[in-house]
Amino acid sequence: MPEENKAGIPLPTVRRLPLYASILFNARDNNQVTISSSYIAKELNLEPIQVRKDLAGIGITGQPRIGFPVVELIEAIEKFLGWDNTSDAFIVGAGNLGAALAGYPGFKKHGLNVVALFDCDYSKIGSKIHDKEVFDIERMGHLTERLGVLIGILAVPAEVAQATTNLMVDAGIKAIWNFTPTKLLVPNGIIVERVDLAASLAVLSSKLTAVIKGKKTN
Amino acid sequence: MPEENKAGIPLPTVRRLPLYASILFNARDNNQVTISSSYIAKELNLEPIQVRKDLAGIGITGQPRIGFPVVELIEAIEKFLGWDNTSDAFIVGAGNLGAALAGYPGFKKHGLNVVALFDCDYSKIGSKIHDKEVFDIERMGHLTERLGVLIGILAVPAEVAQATTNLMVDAGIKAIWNFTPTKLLVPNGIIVERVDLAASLAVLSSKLTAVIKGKKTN
DNA sequence: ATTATATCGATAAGTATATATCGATATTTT
DNA sequence: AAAATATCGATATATACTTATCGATATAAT
Repeated sequence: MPEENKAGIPLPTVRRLPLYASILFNARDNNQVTISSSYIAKELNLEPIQVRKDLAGIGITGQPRIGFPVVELIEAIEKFLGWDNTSDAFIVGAGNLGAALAGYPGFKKHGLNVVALFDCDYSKIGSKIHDKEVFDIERMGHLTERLGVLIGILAVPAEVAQATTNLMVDAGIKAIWNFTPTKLLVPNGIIVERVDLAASLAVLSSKLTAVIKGKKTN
Repeated sequence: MPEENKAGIPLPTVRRLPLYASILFNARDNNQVTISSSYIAKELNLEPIQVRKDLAGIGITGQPRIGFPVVELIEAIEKFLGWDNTSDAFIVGAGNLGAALAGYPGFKKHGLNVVALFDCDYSKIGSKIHDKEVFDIERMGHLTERLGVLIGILAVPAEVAQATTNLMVDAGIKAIWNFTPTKLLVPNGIIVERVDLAASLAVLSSKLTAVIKGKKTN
């Protein structure tokens, strides 16, 4: 079963879109009207042809010798990734990681608005972290429904990851951004995307070992 | 140029190894001596054949009708990923994220030992975060050399990511685990592995949009 | 006006990764 | 003892993703 997504666009392409966006924001700030695939590619160490294919994927065409229209591209990417209309999200788990995520300024630009945190620790409940209130996790169902929140950011200790997930699903959360190292079991229709630090570290380690042992890496 | 690594093992395989490890740890705790590819596959929503191929990649063979030797597999994965002999690492940036990472208990199991943090904020320098001292970033070169640290975990604000990277490279850091959204420019031979939250969020968003619009997802 | 150049899109080819098939083998069941 | 079953490895096929080729086109240079 091949992984699907919005419009049959390959996931590697989806993952590159935010990179393109950041180059494009710069270009726009510089009042550049058009931008070439080769320029974008150079900035990101990619091949121009890949950039062109990716951009074709989201439906924007360029002009020979001219390039792609910067503003149009930005709008298309923002629309594709849902950055145009912000989604509200809860952070579940108000520990170190939850707090760090609550204070991360980049989410807003990416269409994500953290409205509150949840925890089960009474010493945290009622306090504010980065101006966001920490609620009792018992109230998640109530608030999810009332605020129409679909996205939950899971930042609890691994031991309680699955149990917390169950609570989130019961509460009505539809998409879970999982920052724990746990492989979560969820009912059909619930989306889980994991930030897999262990995998990332594994790649770093294996590259480092390769270099130490004298092999090439890129 | 195809991305290389230690032994010509595909990167997707490397990324799956930590998942296999966690299943295997469970099996060992349960005194299981052998484990089948089909069991591992089921736990991780993979195909048995993929598990077998991956395991063949790190050089462990199984037995028909029996499966793979649990302990041997664990040792092979730990060795491949360098989890057997711990590497020291610095965290650069003692803000929210740096602090969260300093307190993350999982790194030790993955062969990573955070020995100290660095920052340029005098209100933080000299203090301790999760029992680890915060040093003036000026001293990074000195300490990197003295302690033989190769890995730096970059957790500074995006604006200073490149400048900080330059300092790290000058200090002698060989591998950078980049938690910022910045594409870093580094000299040849320096390894960078990025934890790309924007890409991960992009995948989540695009899947969510797909579901909302009524398409299937897995 | 003609030629050169940068760039595009469409199609084709290549590479990397995942999956399927199938004979072989160790255990369990009959 | 024979048959059934679960599993493996090797080889082959299929899918997904990336990169190359090339004719077309808009601008700039001669």
